[in-house]
Order: sequence, then structure tokens, then C-alpha cells
Amino acid sequence: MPAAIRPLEEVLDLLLETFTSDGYDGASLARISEVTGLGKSSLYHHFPRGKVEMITKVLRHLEQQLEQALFAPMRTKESPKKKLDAMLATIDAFYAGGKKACLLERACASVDRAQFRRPLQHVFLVWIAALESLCLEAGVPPDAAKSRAQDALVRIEGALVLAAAINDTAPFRRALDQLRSSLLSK
Amino acid sequence: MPAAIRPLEEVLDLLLETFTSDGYDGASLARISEVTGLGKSSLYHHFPRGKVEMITKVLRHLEQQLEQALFAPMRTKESPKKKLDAMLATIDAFYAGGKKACLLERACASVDRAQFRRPLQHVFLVWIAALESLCLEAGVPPDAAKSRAQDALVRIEGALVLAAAINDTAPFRRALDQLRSSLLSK
DNA sequence: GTCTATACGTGGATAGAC
DNA sequence: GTCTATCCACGTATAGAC
Repeated sequence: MPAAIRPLEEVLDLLLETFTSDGYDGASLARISEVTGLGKSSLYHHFPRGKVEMITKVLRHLEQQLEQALFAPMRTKESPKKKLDAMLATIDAFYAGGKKACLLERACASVDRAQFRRPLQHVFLVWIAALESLCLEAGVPPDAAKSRAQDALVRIEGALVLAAAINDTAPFRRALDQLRSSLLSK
Repeated sequence: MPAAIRPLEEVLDLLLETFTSDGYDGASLARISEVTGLGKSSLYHHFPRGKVEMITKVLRHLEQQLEQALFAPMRTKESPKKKLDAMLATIDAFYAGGKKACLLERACASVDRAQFRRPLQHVFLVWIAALESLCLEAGVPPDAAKSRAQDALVRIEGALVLAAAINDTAPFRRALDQLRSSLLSK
């Protein structure tokens, strides 16, 4: 596979951004073409199955980003508490303090979600697993760790929805604060 | 305004259902026509501004439904605890135990959301206000009541998103359980 | 109020030259 | 790998008869 003019990585970053802000349905090929600087034919060269293939690869790309930015730091030898704080700071920055939407949530609500259900679900499951590990490491009882992890994502996603809907980032900031103080408590 | 063949109320119920399951973007006029049994022209007779007017009226309709089913019962003389339990049971049924999506969340993620931002925001604010009142009545400190109310919606919306994404209603059931046990605590 | 027919734009997707 | 040009389906929306 010869190197493309614009590295695929970079294209995926742009697609991630576009799908996040415009939604999967709202991101038209015309818009995507504009954003990436690639003509439609070029896009179909890289993604023969069209938009479905784009979002699928974007989801994998996002998963890799999360792996590097969130999950990998959680496997270091730092104290769980410090790792939690670091993770929350990263999340805070990633969602611009609650001003930015979440690609995952947007994708869940899209018309064609059935066509990329699996990769979408996978990102959530990986994220939950990472949080569960952290809980276990901090001494949270095994039968409670998974629920805790799921509930953390519930709060993050829900807070992003509400913050956008009422145009107030307070719910998001509180959600992170609450996770900071209670996710790892026994 | 002469009575329509099919009462407008009933049409709005059908639209609510369709927008919820298919999303605003995914609900095409063809589909809406099919579901309601009204031809496209009839739809434009009732909703001259098209889909935007439909969703706007559906949101108002939903607000009235919530008023009757959720908010009005909260203003009775029952104990706050009993009223909370009743509300959670209604919510549980409304979202089919976490299997059904939330129109509000779907609408938030739609392409044309800017065109019905206000009515959408209004439903959230009314709901939050109702929860806040209940908190205050139960003796939750005034400076905490609003946050509590917002956080309750965060959990409900977030749980619906996650439950759908990972195809597991457990997060939703837990969210309601947690609200039952902690929303009104001091 | 409802219907049939249709206009018009834009969506995703392709063909074929370079 | 990228471009221009184009296809077709479907989207919303409208016209005009009944």
C-alpha cells in the first residue's frame, strides 16, 4: 500500500471531527469531500463501501486513540486515584469541557446504525472493560466493578446530551467531579 | 377548525412513535405517510412547514403527555417518596424498561436540530423544574436541588444511550434504582 | 381534506479519462 | 490516486383536480 498524498491517519482525524459535529447522517459526501480535500472518487478509492466503511474505520481509529490516551495510561504503576484523575482530565479536554458532542452517541442515533452496530458496541465494551479494571485495581468489589464502569459511561454520555440540550456545561463538569470522588470508593 | 378524519392527537401519537424509533432524519415523509395513513398533501395541510413543524408539535405533545403522566402526579399531596416511586415506574414503562429510545435524545442528534432547538430545550427544562420541585419538597437543600434534578436526567438519558449501544438494559434498570434510593436523600 | 402527479434538489455512488 | 462528469434513487415540497 503506497503512501497516500495525505496520510490516512490524518483523513481519519478529519472524518472523526466531521462525523462528530455533523453526525453520521448529516455528514454528506459533499461536506466530507470539502473537509478532507479529497474528491468523491478519491474517497471511494480509500473507502470502497462508502460512508459505512468510513464510519467503521473512524470508530476503529477512535478506539486506538482512546487506547493511547485513556487505556494505556491506566495500565501504568501509578496509584489508581492518580490514574483516574488523569483520565478524567483527558476526557474533559476531549469533549471540550462538555461543549463537544460524542461521536459514539451521535452514531447510536443515526439512521444506518444497524450497519455499524458491532464496531460501535465494541468501543463501548472496551471502554467499560478499562474502567472495570481500574475499579478492581482500586479494590472495588468484583461484583460491583462492572456496574460502576457502565454507570460511569452512562454519566458521561448523559451529561453530554443534557449539556448540549440545555446549553449549559454544568452537568458535564459535575459528572466528572462525581466520578472523581466516587468511582473508586468502596 | 373542523374535526379531522383522524384526530390530530392521534396523528401526533403516531408521529411521536415514528420519530422515536426512526429518528428525525430517518423518518421520511414516505414513511410518515405510511404510518399515519395520510397522503403527503394531507400532511402538508396539517403541517404547512413540513417536518420541522411536525417535530415541533410532537415535542409540545410530548410535553403535555409528560405533564399528565409525570408532572401532575408530583403535585398531589402524597409523600415525596411515593411520588418518586410512581414517577420512576411511569418512566420505566415509557421507555419499555430501557428497550425504547428517547425522542429527546434522538432529536438532539439530528441534522436539523437547530430548527427546533427551543422547543426541545423547553421539554428538558420543564422536566428538570418538576424534579427540582420534588427534591425541594422532600427537603433537599435548595442549592443542591437543581443539580440533583439535572443529574437525574443525565442518568436517564445516558442509560438509554448505553443500554441501546451494548444491547443490555441493566444500566437503565440500575439508573432507576439509584434514583429511587438517592434522588431525595439529604 | 385528500388525492395523483410532479417538480426540484441533493443524497450516495460510478465511469472513464488522465 | 485524482479528476470531471454523470447516474439514479429518494428526499422534501408543491400544484391542481376532486
